[in-house]
Amino acid sequence: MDKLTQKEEELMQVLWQLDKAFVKDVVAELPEPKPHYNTVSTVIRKMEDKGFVSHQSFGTTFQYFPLISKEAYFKQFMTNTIHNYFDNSYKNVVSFLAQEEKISVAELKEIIQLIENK
Amino acid sequence: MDKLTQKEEELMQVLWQLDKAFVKDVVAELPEPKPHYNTVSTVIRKMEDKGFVSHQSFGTTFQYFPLISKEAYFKQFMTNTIHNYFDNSYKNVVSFLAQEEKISVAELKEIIQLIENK
DNA sequence: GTTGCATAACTATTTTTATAGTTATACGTT
DNA sequence: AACGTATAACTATAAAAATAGTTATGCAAC
Repeated sequence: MDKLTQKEEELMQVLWQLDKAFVKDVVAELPEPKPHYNTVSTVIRKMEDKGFVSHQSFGTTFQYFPLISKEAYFKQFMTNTIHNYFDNSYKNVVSFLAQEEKISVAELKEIIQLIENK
Repeated sequence: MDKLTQKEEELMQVLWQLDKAFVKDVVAELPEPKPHYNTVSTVIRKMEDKGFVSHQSFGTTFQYFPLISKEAYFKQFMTNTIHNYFDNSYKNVVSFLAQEEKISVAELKEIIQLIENK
């Protein structure tokens, strides 16, 4: 799988959020200073080349939508990261987060409940 | 904090691994096809500009070392990622990993043990 | 049917990143 | 002291990413 650049990922986040969107919708969601309409259009078409999004034509205008889910992309992303930083051990990652108090024992227990009741 | 580029991060991983290293040591650790010695040298000096590494002179040659720990950089990195992908909820991340069977209930329990016995 | 607007496609420019050739310098060996 | 080697610094080039101007086209309003 190709990787998204910084800007591409930013636009992808908007597409994930809106589910489907015209270029102007994407621009509307972006914070100031907003990039030029054509800039956004170009970047999205690049993503379409890479196979991350597709579009449906409405007359002369295109509505774009993601071909890959946020979860799937995140998973891929995490896989690489975990490989680089934690020698493929997800357990080490979670341990690290716990140690850093990013997640509490209570929350870990909740998650266990969630899994076991499934 | 400045962000590391792809290549910079790759070299940084080597520095983290070796703790301190001459340019040739870094090159030695890289997989084939190895980049040119000067390429590595240039990238490391760029990182020194950005404040990620420093060096100690041994006569005419420099031994480089990280100024930021792998953990600290990862934490920063995760903070951004979690913000983008999970709306700042670390619990959601761990839930996701559990759902994806990247981490097991048994491992989660081990982590709880670890924390509680600390 | 001509004008004006919205839009996709195309093209160009700038900035950033990656790569490595070239040069200058210090040091050891003869 | 001349020569070879290792190295950092400097310079140049190439490749990738970000940005936006320009052009072409379809359609709606007059």
